[in-house]
Amino acid sequence: MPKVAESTVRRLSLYLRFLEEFEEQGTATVSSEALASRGGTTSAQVRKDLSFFGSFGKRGLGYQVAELASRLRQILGLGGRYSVALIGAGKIGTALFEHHGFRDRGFDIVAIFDRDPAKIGSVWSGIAVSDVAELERVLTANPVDIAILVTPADAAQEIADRLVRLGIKAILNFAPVQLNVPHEIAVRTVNLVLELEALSYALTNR
Amino acid sequence: MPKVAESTVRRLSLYLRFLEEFEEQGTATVSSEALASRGGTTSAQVRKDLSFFGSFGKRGLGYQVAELASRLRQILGLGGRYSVALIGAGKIGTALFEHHGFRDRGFDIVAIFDRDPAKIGSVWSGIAVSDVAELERVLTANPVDIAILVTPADAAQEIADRLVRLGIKAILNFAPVQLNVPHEIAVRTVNLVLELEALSYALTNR
DNA sequence: GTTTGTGAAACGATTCACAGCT
DNA sequence: AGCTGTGAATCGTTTCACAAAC
Repeated sequence: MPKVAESTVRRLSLYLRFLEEFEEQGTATVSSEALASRGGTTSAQVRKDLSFFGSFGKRGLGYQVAELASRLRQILGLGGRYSVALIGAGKIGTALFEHHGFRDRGFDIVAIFDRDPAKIGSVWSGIAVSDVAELERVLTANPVDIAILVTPADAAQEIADRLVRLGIKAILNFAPVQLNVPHEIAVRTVNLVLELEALSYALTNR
Repeated sequence: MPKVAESTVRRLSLYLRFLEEFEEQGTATVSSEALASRGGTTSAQVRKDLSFFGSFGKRGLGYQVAELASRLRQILGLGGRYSVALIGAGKIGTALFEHHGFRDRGFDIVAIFDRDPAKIGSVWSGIAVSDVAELERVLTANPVDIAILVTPADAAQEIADRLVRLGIKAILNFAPVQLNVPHEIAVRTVNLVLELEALSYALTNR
């Protein structure tokens, strides 16, 4: 398990996506150049990214599409399925729950929490919405691998603390705050307003 | 307009958020150290980030909260309001439309498009959903600054091409594809599955 | 005494370029 | 001949450390 940059991991995910497209089209081998042009990077970058994990190609030939895809799945830990808790059943939480892309790629939402009494107890595609006060009870009985946090900003840190105490190892955070958690816990924050502000900067500064 | 890294711009947005919190609490001045600890970075990083745009602090004292916030808004181009087109009125598109954070920060969704006849013509908070076939007509009559693309993967590139032809300058892309657009057009892609896969990598590799 | 602003140093990531297989 | 794998060179970002300002 070499230590590689975040940016490398992101590109590996992209390469996997492209390989799956090549696979569907029936392409058997690809060059680093083909993968690169598909993903807006360079062939040297592709080869360097892969080289952190081994050598998967044949010189003069390229990479076997199916084999490289399988290796990337293994590297990214996408062999099996992950169970996921969704915390916050508002608009965005609901949209994420109904988003098929997650299930399709091995991420199963198996628990939903909210603090709104109107939502608690309702059943969504077979999953009951629990009171967020029950977080400890529910996730102790049925532990999950990943939590998706979609609460208002003011609740996010408190829930994150409780998740950490429950031993969670990975959090996908949509609350517009910088979560404070021990460094061994993986956190990715998606801050939608931040993305728009980056576009605003680009628009104003030519 | 100095050329600064993407990562710097993201941090400036974060600093602005923190400054607004300090402002609410009635704090009048902050040090680079205070901003840094709030945002998980270092004081040197904060000072370097700001130094690209000028010198806004007083040595020995720190920064005036209100003044620095105002400077950051100016740097980020957040003085006025932006008009935004939402393309794709599915689950995530709907959630984004109803997301108050955008309006609160100056981004007004003023046009909605979809290709589903069941949705076309319905009116959401005063905005009629248009047929995506009408994209050119509607956006020529009422141009927007930013497009938020929330279409299925297979439609995204075609719509992006049409947006570029319409002269759009910034796209926030939620479709899980790598958009191919001229380099002078600002694109930020939010790929939710990619974020989960990055967590998967972190989980499997310790 | 405190904290900024900033060159210089350190670090990290990307690109180059070519030897080594096929 | 073609394409990978990889050290070395380059480029960009972060951190250091300190003189200057208050």
